[in-house]
Amino acid sequence: MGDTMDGTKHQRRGNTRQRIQDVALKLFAEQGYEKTSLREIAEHLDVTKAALYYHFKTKEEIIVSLFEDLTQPIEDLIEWGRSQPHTLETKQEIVRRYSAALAGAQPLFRFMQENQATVRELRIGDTFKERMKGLKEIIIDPEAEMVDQVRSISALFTLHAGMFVLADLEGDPEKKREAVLEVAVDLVTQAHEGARGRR
Amino acid sequence: MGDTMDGTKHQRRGNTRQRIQDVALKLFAEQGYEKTSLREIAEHLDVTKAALYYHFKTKEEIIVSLFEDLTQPIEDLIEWGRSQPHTLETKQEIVRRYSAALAGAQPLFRFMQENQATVRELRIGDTFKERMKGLKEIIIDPEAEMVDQVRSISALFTLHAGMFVLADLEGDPEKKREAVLEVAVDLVTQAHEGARGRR
Amino acid sequence: MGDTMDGTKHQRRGNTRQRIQDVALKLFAEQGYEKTSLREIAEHLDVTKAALYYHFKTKEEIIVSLFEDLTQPIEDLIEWGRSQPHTLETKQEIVRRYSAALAGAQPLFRFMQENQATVRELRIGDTFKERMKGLKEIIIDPEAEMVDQVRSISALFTLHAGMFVLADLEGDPEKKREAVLEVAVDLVTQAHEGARGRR
Amino acid sequence: MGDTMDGTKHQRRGNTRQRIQDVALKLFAEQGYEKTSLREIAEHLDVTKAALYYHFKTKEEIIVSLFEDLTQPIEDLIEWGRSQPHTLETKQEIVRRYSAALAGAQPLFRFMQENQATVRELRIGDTFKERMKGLKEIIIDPEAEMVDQVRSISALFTLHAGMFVLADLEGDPEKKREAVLEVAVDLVTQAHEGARGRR
DNA sequence: TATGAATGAGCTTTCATTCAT
DNA sequence: GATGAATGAAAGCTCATTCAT
Repeated sequence: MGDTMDGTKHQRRGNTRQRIQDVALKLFAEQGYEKTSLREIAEHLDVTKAALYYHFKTKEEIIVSLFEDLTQPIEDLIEWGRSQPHTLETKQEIVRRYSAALAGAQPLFRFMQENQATVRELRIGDTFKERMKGLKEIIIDPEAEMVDQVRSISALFTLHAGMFVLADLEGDPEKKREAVLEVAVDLVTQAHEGARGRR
Repeated sequence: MGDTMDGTKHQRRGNTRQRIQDVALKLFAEQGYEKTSLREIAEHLDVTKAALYYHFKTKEEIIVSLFEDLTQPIEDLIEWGRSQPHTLETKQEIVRRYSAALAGAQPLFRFMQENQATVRELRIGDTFKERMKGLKEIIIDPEAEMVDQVRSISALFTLHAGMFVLADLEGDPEKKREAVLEVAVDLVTQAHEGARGRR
Repeated sequence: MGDTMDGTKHQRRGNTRQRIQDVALKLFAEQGYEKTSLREIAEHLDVTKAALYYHFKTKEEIIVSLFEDLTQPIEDLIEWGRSQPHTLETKQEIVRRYSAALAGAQPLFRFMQENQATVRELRIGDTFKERMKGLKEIIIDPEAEMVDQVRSISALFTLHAGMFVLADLEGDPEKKREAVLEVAVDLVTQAHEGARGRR
Repeated sequence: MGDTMDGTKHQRRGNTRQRIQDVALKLFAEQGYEKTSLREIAEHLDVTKAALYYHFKTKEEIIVSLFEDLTQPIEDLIEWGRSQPHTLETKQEIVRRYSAALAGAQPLFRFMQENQATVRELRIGDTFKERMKGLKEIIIDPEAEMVDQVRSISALFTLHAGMFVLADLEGDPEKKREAVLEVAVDLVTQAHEGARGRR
């Protein structure tokens, strides 16, 4: 198998790992992590379960690898954010970049959003939490009023929710993303100015 | 069995159904639906698995029953909303009442939020979706600009997120709830006036 | 419950035992013994499982009671047969009476025929076997040629099979029964004369 | 595991599927389908239940596979029968071949005979019924008198019953089989000539 | 790089049965 | 004459994982 000269079948030239990740992410996002079995993934790829174990030591490692491969941009974003001054412009830029980062790994974030209970028990849970904390730190002014802190967090959540909930809403997807972004930027701006305004 | 005078053990006088619901909800919210086995629930209650089946026909029915018992207030809210004029005051009141309703069934909503992938496959999935649609309809002005529609949805999601994400944030819980509510009311107000203001 | 003066509901005046037997036999015959649960029987009667246990000590006892109540005619037939001379007329009469007896307890015999593997393990298994042995003894001449012994047994089995297999065959039921009877009588006659003829 | 040189244990070289079928058929025939659990089969083979599921998707598939593997001769017989003229010789030959076919798959047919209620609910039920219909069609003259139709069916049933009921009867097995066959051939002959004779 | 064969643990569910009321 | 509540045992089945080849 996989050894035909013409390569009609099984032309996988070492990209199996990739294909596993792709299929797994798709299924995890659609059905949830626990409801997706390795058998199912294997069948979709027309390989055996054992083959998956050649590429990944456990089921968990598949989702971990996806997480690590796809969330680098967010890690980068946080690092960038930390080096910037806490100005309004910075915060707005962070929101913009975060929106772009989310859009770039939609299925993963959909998965994370819809399987929080599961994620919490997985190894990625803590990493994710820390990342969220990092984001908060660079966007929230710890001395601001509670309302404004909530506003900042709300900005982030608006971006998250925007990705999935708005799927039901009619309208051009690109326009929707822009609208979501505008609201988020707005929130972060109000948070920033509120803090300043009330001084 | 069930014969001790002090009633310490086995004082189950017909409250077993309730106790099952309580424990199940707690565990479902903590660990997720699939990761919570009936064995685990039964052990927590010191009964056998079979006893669960005396009270509920399936595992799914447990969560369904919780859903039906606990979401009545929201159904009522939607019905009330439909009968009101689409004024700003109404929308604000809806947000306030929704906040209260969420607070009244925290664990269930935490479960729903954190197990969306699971819920979607369960029988409650559709009901929940429709309920959300109902909420949107009474809070969103379909002729408003996209940004304002997003703002309205963001208000709802701020309430949702507020319940759980803010747990990490330090501060008095009651104060936090008020802050969240204020932001949500703000958003819905902006949505309403934006629509009006730009006319 | 069951105590209303008008008796609209639960007018069962002590005939519950009967009703259990009726429903049980119907279900056992339709679905088999193992596939029929006490829950199912109870639901058909609109009583609880526990009620069945008031009338019968075990599930097995239900089928045993049916067997005992319904196979008396065959026991009688055998006793009668034993007291008769082993003439052709006797044998023919036995076949005729056996046919009538089978017709009188169709569902039970259908059950016995279609659940032999089960029956064998039940308490009635041995009783049934002995009854069959009794029948054979009064219809088979132990000194006859093997072929003629087979013919006698075949006569009995033709009657058995006739009851169920012929259901598929088109034609008036009464006519079919007569035809079956004729073939059986024929077989037993040939068996008797063959034995005699070859002497 | 599976590494001993002498191969006493775990010499399973791919014959496990076969061994499962063998043991399963034996137990199904002895105790009935429902009373035979997969645990029991697995224990007899000294493997785990899960191993059975590697080879068969469900319990039902085990019996289905047996049916498909073992009833080919009968299917062939029916096909052959259809291509032959409806002469007496053909019918007699069919009876003879059917007798041989039954003898070749005794345990399966014993199972089918003794678990009819179960078989009816299984996937093989319909196939079996059709096969029986096929047999009837090539052996019964639809224009013959009812008695003669019954005689033909009786021939088939004599063969069936012969296999099991006669186990109790003393005498050389081979002789018994011959006797049964003779009676069956006789019946089919009478059926054929009766039809002819009464014209 | 993969497969074939298997395992051990665990799952949801069903069943016959019991017993205090 | 019956119910409500529960049990212990077992069933069929699925899953992540292993390992020799």
